[in-house]
Amino acid sequence: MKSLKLNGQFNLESTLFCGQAFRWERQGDWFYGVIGDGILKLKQENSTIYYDSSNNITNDTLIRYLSLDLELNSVLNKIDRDKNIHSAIDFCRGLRLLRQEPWETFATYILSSYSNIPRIRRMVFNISRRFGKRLIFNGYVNYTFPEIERIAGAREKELKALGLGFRAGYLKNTAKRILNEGDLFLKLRLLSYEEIKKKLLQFEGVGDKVADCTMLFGLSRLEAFPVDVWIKRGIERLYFKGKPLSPKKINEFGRKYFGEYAGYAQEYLYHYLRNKI
DNA sequence: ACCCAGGCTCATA
DNA sequence: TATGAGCATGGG
Repeated sequence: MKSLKLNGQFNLESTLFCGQAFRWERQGDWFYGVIGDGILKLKQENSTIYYDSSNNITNDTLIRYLSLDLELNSVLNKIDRDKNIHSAIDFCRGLRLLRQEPWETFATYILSSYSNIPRIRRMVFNISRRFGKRLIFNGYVNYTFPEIERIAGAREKELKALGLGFRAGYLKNTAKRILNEGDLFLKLRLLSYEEIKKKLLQFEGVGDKVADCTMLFGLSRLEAFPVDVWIKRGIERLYFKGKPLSPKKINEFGRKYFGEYAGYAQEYLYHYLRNKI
């Protein structure tokens, strides 16, 4: 058992369950998840994080995954522009954006298309159980997220049978194309927001929303502002008196209005809209 | 039974 | 560039 003393604000529960990650589970006092090729369990008691893992995760790895190296206060101050976002910040203060593995993030959000969170969780679990590696830790069983090669080589029919529906082809074809690209995500890290987005949009099953989520949660591009149905309705209601706007307009508004940390505003609003209002 | 889901593709204007 | 139908399936 290891522990980590927190400096800045942090709220583990809202961080893990705000909808940015789909694999965390509560088991008693602990949260269990899969990071890379190991199971990680952790809990928060005031300003201490206790954790343990099947593959000896280090303090530095955990700090990086949870974005504990980020000056959250200054980020929140920059996006805290009005009473709406202020209420959202108050509701889940301490929520941090995770730094998730890019391929897993990309694949997961391709699956998220026109679905709901319980089902997304089930789809991710199903393909992990089928194409990942079995892990066990303290009696908790889960599976690594499948390698790109495994998804690329899967039969579309089988992916459908795992509950992916029309997303099966999107995921398989995207995996095949990534294999041809070679080190896609390594290359993307060097590019600008616009350049990354342009690249991601070329993959099947990837539109603005999936690309923005991949950039925000998988590539730490904090200026990304994903627009889903919740954010669309919420922004229309809170900022435009309910007037309907296209997702593109909502995205342009969000990025311009909230600035370089628009992604944090998006996630605080999303969590707030879903759980408070 | 019914509606909707962290959207996208494709056709049409 | 912008709008609308159709999509596989399951959760609530």
